[in-house]
Amino acid sequence: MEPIIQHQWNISEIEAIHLQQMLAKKVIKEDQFAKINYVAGVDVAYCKHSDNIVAAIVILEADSLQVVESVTVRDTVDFPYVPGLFSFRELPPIIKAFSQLKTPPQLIVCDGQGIAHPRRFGLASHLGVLFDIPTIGCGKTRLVGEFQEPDLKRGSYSLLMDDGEVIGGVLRTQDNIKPIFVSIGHRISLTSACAWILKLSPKFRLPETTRQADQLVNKVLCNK
DNA sequence: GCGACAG
DNA sequence: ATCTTGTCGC
Repeated sequence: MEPIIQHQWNISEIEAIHLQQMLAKKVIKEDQFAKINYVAGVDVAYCKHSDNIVAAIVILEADSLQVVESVTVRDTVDFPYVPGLFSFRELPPIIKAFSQLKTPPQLIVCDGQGIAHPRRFGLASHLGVLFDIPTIGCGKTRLVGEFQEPDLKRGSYSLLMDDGEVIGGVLRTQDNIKPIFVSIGHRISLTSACAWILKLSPKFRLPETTRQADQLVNKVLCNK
């Protein structure tokens, strides 16, 4: 798989922000997909003593949640960690990993935000627009926005608000467990995104997609 | 000036 | 993200 949109990654922070503002206009916030048979999980891990990073993509069969394919790519980071410019750090290796993938997914779940972002263009939206594939942003913590604590029951959620608009959902995936931050990435509605995340998280706080990707990425990195 | 700040 | 063991609780 290759991106349908190409752009330079070796750019300044100012240029990165401008690029986000341009591409954010292409994000589609409604359901735009047919049958979803395969769902992809994406994650990246960093080496503690070098600039090495490993990106992993796992493909799960949507009904059984079983892993049917996985790829990993080792790379080096060249962009600093700047809140809001996350995709410019992690997307390069992720895109290389996608080029090695045999099974095209109909949905991608990212470890990070979608439009729940200062310029409404987090990692999940960036990846979704580049490949024009439905994506969901699923973060463990908040980047921007205010919210009320959702009820303690699995499936409960509250809206994540910023500047008067809904930018995501704070979703409880397990009873009495800290909620996660779900947002539209591309070509999916917030309602469908939350429903999918809930379906992908039958037993743990995080969806199986990111759990499998996280497990794989740390196994390959050998950081212990 | 002082916090906040995806991973 | 990474640095890090045991420990409190169901």
